[in-house]
Amino acid sequence: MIKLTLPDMSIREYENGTKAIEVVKSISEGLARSVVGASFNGKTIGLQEQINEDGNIKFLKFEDKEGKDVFWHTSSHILAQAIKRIWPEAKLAIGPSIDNGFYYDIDLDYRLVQEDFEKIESEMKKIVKEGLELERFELPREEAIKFMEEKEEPYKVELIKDLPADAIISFYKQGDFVDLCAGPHLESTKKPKAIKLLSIAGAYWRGNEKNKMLQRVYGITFEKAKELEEYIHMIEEAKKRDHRKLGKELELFFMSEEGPGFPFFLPKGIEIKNELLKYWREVHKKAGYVEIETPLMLSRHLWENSGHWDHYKDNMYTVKIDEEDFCVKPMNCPGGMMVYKNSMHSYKDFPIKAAEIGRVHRHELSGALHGLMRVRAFTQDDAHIFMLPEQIKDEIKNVANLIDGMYKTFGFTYHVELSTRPEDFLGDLKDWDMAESSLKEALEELGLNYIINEGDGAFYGPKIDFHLNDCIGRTWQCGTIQLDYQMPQRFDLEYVGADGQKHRPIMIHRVAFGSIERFFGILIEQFAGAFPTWLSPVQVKVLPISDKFNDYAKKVKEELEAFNIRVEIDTRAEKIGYKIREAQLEKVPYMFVVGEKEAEGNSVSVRERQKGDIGSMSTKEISDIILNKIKTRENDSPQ
RNA sequence: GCUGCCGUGGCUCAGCAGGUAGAGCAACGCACUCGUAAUGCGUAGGUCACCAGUUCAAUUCUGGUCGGUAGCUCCA
Repeated sequence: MIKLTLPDMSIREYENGTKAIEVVKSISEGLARSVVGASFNGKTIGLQEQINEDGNIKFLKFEDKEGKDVFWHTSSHILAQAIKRIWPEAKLAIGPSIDNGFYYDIDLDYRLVQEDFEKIESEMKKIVKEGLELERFELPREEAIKFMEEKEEPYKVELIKDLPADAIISFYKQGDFVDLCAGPHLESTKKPKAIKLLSIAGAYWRGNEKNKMLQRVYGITFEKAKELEEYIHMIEEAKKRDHRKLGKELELFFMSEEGPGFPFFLPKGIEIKNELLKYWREVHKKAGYVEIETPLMLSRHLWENSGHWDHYKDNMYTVKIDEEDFCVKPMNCPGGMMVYKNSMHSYKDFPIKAAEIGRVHRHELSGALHGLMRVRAFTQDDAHIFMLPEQIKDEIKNVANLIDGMYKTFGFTYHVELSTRPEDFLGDLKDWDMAESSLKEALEELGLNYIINEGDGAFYGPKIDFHLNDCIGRTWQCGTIQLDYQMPQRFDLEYVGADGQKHRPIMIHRVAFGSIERFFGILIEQFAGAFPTWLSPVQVKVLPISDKFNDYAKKVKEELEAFNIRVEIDTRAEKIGYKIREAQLEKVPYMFVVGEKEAEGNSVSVRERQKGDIGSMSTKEISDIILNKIKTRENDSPQ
């Protein structure tokens, strides 16, 4: 979370008329401001907003975040109470609210199954009907421990024992059910009327895989049945755009048992991937990058030198060749270092920006794999920037702007996180402090709001991560900017400075798409498979009314191909309605229907996937429209 | 990797209280030659993920392996 000092309270009226008392802190002298909390009508809420270039704050979203937290947290207590009523021997662990609902971790020998949900739900509904009041009370530490020991709740006892000696320990009581809890809570159990338990899964006590695995029951509640219906509807809609489902249906990629985590790209998927790379190369060339390529496999010595062997050898693929160990690269940086070392560098050449579309392999845990989002072989749009210390801030800003521009092309929203020094870091503290403060300063000068993840940095340096939002509210790390003082040292990189002496350059690792596979997965979901015209694997489908017009259709196809438009033709002996239906399901942006009328008038009847039939025009006319969309990379997805 | 659930033709799924399987879509063939989201008829396609065990008999029961999946853990 953002660390705040000196909160400044003010009343602000937003464009939509919402009045809110907000706590605002300027995190630098510039424009960067961050709203961390606000209250509205006496309720604590969360706000999301954007700072415009003129310094005015534009209201984006009003979300009763805290209110939902309380609502769902109380719901989790109701869940726990219901479970204790049915299985009195269940031991309670923790039960917080989450972004969408809540869960409760319990230790119970009986294995819960989906069929138990109905029983638990109806018990919860009973508790809601009883409208039990939630009463808060406090106990000194020792008494609190004794209290929970008597209740035979070992997990609660452990939690209390971890609290400081002088801590005031609070409990919440509803009817005969009492739970250790800091609160706050609803006044009574009567509000969460619409209840749905969602799933059950294993979870380690305190998130540590060495601890016992508990049963975690997920649920969600609402005040009104209609809200629950809407939520379920939303989940179902989101499932329809799951990239794994669409990837199969639209023949973009597939997975095989022969290569778990190694995606196969089909012709249509590759069209999109290539289009992304084409865009990427344009952007990077303009930004002064050069492109290189380094080997897929390099000697183990190199990975020992880089420090990756020590940190990640269990996740690296290795192979023995001529009695020597080789590692399939899990990262591109050592290769990049070697390219740098291949020649002498002057301070005048800096910054040097060497980009690489690098295929990397990492042996991720089997349980972590998830479609294209988490794979074992992926393509990074990597780049290493070598520079002078005084260039750091500007270069970080350049990269952040480049990433921002690229994401905007796709209409993505994102948030930024800054990850700082981990426990198993390399190098000395002084360099780390400098690296972290450079990243912070760059972010602040850019006016970007960010979250700090203490101790979450890479072993060689702190990093700024860009997280994209997907269609069901999850976020995925894509872009990253990592500052690195270590690799240049380990690989003994040098440049000749103005003083004629040799110096050590500073390096940035960065990716914009991150993993092209992951980015592609998010794209599929973002557009629900209906890609903007410039990205569509098939941009036009020519549909002859009957096979009498196949020749004319072929002529139209050739005309479009001459313009480099991706075009397919459907000459099957099917009815036009059927051909249109299939082209619609393939989400092709343009369908050209051709029959007698068109063949005679040398034209095509254009159908857009969203608008339907838009009338007849010449091939040249419609081609110009399409070519312009491709050229400007217009986001014309109907999503 | 851990826990739960799942694994039947290319896809979506049905079936089997144990007697070696069925539908729709897709594919292929024939007829129809059609004007903006599914023309009709026919054909072919599966050692029911894999390996053991129980049994006269296993796709069905049991165990293991592999893979998928929801979470947990991890994510350079």
